[in-house]
Amino acid sequence: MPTRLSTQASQSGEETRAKIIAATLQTLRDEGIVGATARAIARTGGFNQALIFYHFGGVTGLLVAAAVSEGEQRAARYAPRLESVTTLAELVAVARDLHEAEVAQGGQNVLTQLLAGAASSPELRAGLMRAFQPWMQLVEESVERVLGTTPYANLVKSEDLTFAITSLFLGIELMNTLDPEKESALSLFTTFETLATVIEALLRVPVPEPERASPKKRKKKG
Amino acid sequence: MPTRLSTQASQSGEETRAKIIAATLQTLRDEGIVGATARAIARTGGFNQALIFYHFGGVTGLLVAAAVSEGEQRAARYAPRLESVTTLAELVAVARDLHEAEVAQGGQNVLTQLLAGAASSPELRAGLMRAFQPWMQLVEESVERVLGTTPYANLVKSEDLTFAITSLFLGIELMNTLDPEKESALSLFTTFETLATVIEALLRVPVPEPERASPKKRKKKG
DNA sequence: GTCTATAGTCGGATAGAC
DNA sequence: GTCTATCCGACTATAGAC
Repeated sequence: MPTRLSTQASQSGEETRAKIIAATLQTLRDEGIVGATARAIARTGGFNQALIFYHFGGVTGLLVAAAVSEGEQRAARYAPRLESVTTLAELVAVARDLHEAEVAQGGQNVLTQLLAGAASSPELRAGLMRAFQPWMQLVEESVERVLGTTPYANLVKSEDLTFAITSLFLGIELMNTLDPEKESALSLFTTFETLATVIEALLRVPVPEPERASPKKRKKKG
Repeated sequence: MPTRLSTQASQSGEETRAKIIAATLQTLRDEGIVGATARAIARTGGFNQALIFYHFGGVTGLLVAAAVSEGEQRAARYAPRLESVTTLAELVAVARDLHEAEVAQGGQNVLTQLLAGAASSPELRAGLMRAFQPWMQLVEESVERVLGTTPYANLVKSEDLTFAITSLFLGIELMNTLDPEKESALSLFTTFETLATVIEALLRVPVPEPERASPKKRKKKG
């Protein structure tokens, strides 16, 4: 690619794309996928509607670009912390921070809204799969490290656990749209934090063998 | 209410409402919330678009009615089983059946799509809260019974656990839209089933006390 | 690369015939 | 209670001026 000789510096181009994507993410938070139209996005960002079609070909193309951008930002911001996660408690702490960052931005979770929109657009669906993968990879590696410190590594596929944790997080954000004031999600994260240390203690217990389990209840010792 | 004397039997009225609601649920599954327009719903059900406004006042009113109906049907169908749940394994089994029923219907989960739509409609949001409550109540009672069989009843608020389980289920359904062919959800439920019995065995272990926990690792006994 | 203007389509909603 | 016809606003998308 020919690096343009500095006749007028950069003035525009990539900046505009970034501005449009930022407005898209904001609109998704404010209005959800149903309200994320070309006009609404342009209104949010204070630019002309036609720019969306010039730069992204259409609304769906823009939504995919926004998903990729969101995934990259998220990975960049949380990768260092995720990569140092080795315990359940640390993983919960990252999840809580993610949630609080969402709440601080006010409004809906971008990913849940995009996923809902994928139901009516195979193109968006395909784009989301690509956009999502790097992040899922990061989470899976963390999960593998956590699992590795327990005796359950060969009982639980790390893919399954990753899918579960991702689903749980997205489900929490989705449920949170119903009654954000109640702060059920925050309460849940607090409970998880309490539980995490307990669970880690339990995880040091060797894997029980249900089929050979003693039929008699053992009395708990004091 | 004056029971209409049988001049022409019932011929219509409540039946039409039911037909419209059924078409709405089907459209939500097929097209998601973004595609659930008055025209699309009427096309799905093979009736006139104007009926929606006559019977439900508008699309949002119809979506709320559909949510209530879905909630009631679900409660009616699963209440007996949920009410007899006392173990984690049984709870997982119900969740799996719910998921497989969704998959059998093909398409998207109705509730996740409605929740996503709630982002752009306070009226829908309020309606969903009401529609959702009876079902949440049922789940919470099951969770309380399961918790009651463990030593953790006073460590975990049953509301939190109910919120977590509901979020997890909805999150799974939402994630499933991305790549249904991969059947990650089914794989996860299978893992959960394996884990449930193991966890139940672990739950019989008395609550560890992290702050008083012995600094030395105890050697596992055979 | 950005703006204005506009074509063409689709959606919510209602009036009025049946 | 249902249907036809229609208004009107909002949407996607593009052509063409700047």
